[in-house]
Amino acid sequence: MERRLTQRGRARRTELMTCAARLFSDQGFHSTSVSDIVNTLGVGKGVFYWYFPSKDDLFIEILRGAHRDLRRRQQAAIGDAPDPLVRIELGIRATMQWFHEHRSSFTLIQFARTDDRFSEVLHQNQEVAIGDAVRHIKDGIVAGEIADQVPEVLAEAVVGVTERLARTYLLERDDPVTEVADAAVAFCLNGLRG
Amino acid sequence: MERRLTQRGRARRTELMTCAARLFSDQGFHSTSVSDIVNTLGVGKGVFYWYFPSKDDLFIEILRGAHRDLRRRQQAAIGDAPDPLVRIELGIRATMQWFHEHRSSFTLIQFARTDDRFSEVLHQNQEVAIGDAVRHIKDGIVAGEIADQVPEVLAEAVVGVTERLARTYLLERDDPVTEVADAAVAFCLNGLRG
Amino acid sequence: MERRLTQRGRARRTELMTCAARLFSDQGFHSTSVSDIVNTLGVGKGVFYWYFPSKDDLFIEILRGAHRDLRRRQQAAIGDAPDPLVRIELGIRATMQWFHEHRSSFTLIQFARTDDRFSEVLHQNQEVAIGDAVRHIKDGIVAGEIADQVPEVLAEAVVGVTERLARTYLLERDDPVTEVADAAVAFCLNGLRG
Amino acid sequence: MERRLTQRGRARRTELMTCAARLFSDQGFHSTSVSDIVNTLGVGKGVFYWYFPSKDDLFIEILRGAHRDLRRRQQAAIGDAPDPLVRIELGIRATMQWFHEHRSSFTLIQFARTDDRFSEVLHQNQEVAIGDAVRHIKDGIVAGEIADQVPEVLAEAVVGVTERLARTYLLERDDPVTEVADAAVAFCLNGLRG
DNA sequence: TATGAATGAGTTTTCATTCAT
DNA sequence: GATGAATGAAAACTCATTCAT
Repeated sequence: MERRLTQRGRARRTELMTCAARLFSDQGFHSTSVSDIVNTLGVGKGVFYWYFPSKDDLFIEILRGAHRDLRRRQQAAIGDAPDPLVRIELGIRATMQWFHEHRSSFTLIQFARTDDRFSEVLHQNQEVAIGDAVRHIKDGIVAGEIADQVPEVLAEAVVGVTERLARTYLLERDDPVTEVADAAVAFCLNGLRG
Repeated sequence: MERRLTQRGRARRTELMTCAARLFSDQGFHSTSVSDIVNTLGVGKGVFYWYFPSKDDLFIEILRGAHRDLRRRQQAAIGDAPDPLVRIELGIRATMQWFHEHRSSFTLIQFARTDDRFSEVLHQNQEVAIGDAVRHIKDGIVAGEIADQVPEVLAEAVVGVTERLARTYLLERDDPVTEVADAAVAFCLNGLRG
Repeated sequence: MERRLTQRGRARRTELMTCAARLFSDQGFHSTSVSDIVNTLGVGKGVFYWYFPSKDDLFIEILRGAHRDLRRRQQAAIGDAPDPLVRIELGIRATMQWFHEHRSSFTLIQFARTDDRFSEVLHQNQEVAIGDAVRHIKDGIVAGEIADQVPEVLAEAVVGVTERLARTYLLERDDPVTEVADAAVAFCLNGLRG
Repeated sequence: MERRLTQRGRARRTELMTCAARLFSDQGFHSTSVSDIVNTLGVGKGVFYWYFPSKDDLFIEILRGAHRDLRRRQQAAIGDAPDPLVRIELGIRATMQWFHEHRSSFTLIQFARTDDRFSEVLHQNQEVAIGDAVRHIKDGIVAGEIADQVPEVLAEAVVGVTERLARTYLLERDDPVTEVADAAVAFCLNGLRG
C-alpha cells in the first residue's frame, strides 16, 4: 500500500532507514528489534509500521538504496573514459571509496547474502554490477588488453579482490583508502592482462 | 564442563553436529531452532544440551571443525612441493575442491562473518590461513617469481578471488570444480607475478 | 527502561502486581509461572514483559511496595506519642494489624529471606525498620524505662517476637489480632524493661 | 522401597546428604539441581536415585535429621536441671550453640517453612520443640516464677527471639555465640517473668 | 551398584505485528 | 499521523526423572 507522504513524512521515513541501517550494521539484523529502532528514535511503535510494512521490507529497501548509491558512484567515476582498463581501474577505486564511506552498508550486504529472504535482492543488483564490469572486460579483450578468458569469470575475480581487500583493510583495520585501492588495482589489472 | 563420553556418546555428538551443520546451511542459523535439530534426529530436546552448552557453542564447534579440516586438506595437497607458485596453485586447487565438497561449511563461514559472536572465531583461523599463504608468497618474492608487494595484501587478494569464484560458480551455479579452479589459479598467478 | 504509562497502563501494572502477589503467596514463588499470572488475568504473555523486565523484578517490586506500606502504617500509628515504650507498643500493634491484613505479603517476605536474589532488598528495608525501633529504645534507655543493653539487639528481639507470634497465630491459626498483639506487647515490654 | 544398604552404601548415602545440604544452603534448594549434587561428588546420576526416591525426599530427610540432632542437643544440655527457668535458659543456649555450628541447617529450615511440601515436616518437629518448652513454662508458672499467661504463646515468643537473634547475629554477622545467647536469655527470662 | 544417555514437559523470555484510541 | 497496549507463537534452555548397559 504505497503511501503518499508529506514533506515531514518523507523525512521520518529516511530517519527510520538511517537509524535502522546503523543499528543493523552495529548489532546485526537479528539482534536489532523493531523496538530498538523506534526506541532509539524516541517514537512509538506504530510509527514504524506506518512507514514500512515489515522489518524485512525495511531491510530490503535499505539494501536497494545502498546498491543504487554505489552504482551511481561507480558510473560517475568512470564517466566516459575511453580505455577499458582505465574504466575498470576507476570502477575499483570508486568502489573502494564508497565502501570506505559506507562501512555499515558493506556489513549489511555481507549479511544479506547469508539469508535467502534477502540474497534474492542482492542477486539482481549483483548481476547489474557484474554486467557493467563484463562490458568493460569484453571491450578490453577485443582491444587485446585483456586475456581471452570468460569475461564473467574475470569480472567475478575482480569483484572478489575488491571486496576482500575492502573488508580486511577498510573495515577490520582502518588503512588509507588510496593504498588499498592501489593494491587492488595492481593485482586485478595483472590478473586481467594474463 | 567437559563430559566423559562413551563410544555411543561421541557418535551422537557427531550426529548432532552434522545434522545441525546441514540445517544451518540450508535454512540459516537463525531460522534453525534447536527443536528443528533434535526433531530431525528424532530425539528429545535434552539430548542437545547434554552434548552442547548452547546453540552458539555448537555453531562455534562446527566452525572450528570446518577450518581444521580445510587446513588439513590444504597441507596435504601442498605436500612438499618446492616451488612457491606451485605451492600456491596447489593450495588454491585444494581449497576449491574442499569448498566443492563442503558447500554447507562454506555457507556457514560466510554467515559467521556477519555476527560478532562468531567472527572472532573466524579471525583466529583466518590469520592462520593467511599466514600460510604469506609464507609461500615471501618465498616467491625472494625467488623473484612474485612482484615485490606487501605479502599480506597479495595473500588477501588470492583468498578473495578463490572465495568469490567458489561462491558464484560452485555454490550458486554448480560448475565443474577443475574449470573454476583453473580460472582462479590463472587470475591469481598473473596477479601475483605483477 | 522506564516506560511512560497511561492511566490504563498503570492500572494494568497494579493488577499484575496484585495478582502475582496472591499467587506467589498461595502457591509459592517458584511454583507460580509467568503463564499462571497472565492466564489468571486472561491476558497475553507479552503483557507481563511490557510492564516488568522479569519475574524477579516483579517480585522485588512487590517486596518494596509491601515494606513501604508497612512502614507507613507504623509511622501513622505511632504518630507523635511522647513515651518511648508507648511508641514501641503502638509499633508492635500496628505491625500485627498489618500482618493480619496482609498475610500474603508476610509469606512473601519470609520466602524472600531464603533467596539471595531477594534477601538483599529485604536487608535494606530491615535496616530501616530496625533503625526506627532502635531510636525509640535509645530514648527509653535514656528515660530509664528500658534496661541498658545494646539497643540493636533489643530491637531484633522485639521484631523476633512480633514476627513469630504473627506467623503462628495469625497465619497458621487465625486468632484474633488484638489478643496476639497484647501477648507480644506484654512479652516485649517486660523483655525491654529488664 | 526401603533399601538394605551395605556399609559402603550407608557411607554414600550420608555423603550425598551432607553434600546436598551444603549446596542447598549455599545456593538455595531450587537453584541446586540433582546434577549439581552428583557432579560435585563426581558420581553418575543414577547413584542419586539409587539412594533417594526424589529430590524432595532427600530434602525432607535432611530436615528430619537436623531437627533430631537439634533436639538431642537441647535435651542433653538441659539434663535434669530442676529449676524451670534454668531449663529454659539451658535450652536457649544449646539452641544458639547448635545454630552456630549448623548454620546451613538453619538456612534450610527457614526455607522449608516457605514451601508447603516441606512445612508439614517442620510442623511436626516444631510441635515437639514447642511442647518441650511449654512443659518447662507450665512448671515455671506453677512455681510462681513465670507470669500466668498462655504457655504456648510464651514458648513461641521465646523461640521467636532465639531464632531472630541467631539469624541476625550468627548467620548474617558472625558474632560470638555466648554473647548472643546471653542477650537472648536475658530478654526471654524478663519476658517470661512478667 | 553405578554410569552416561535420554526424555519431554515446563520455564522464562523475545519480538514482529496488530489494535484501540 | 502517532501512541502505548496487547497478542501469542516460538525460541532457548532446564531439570527431575527414567533407562539401557
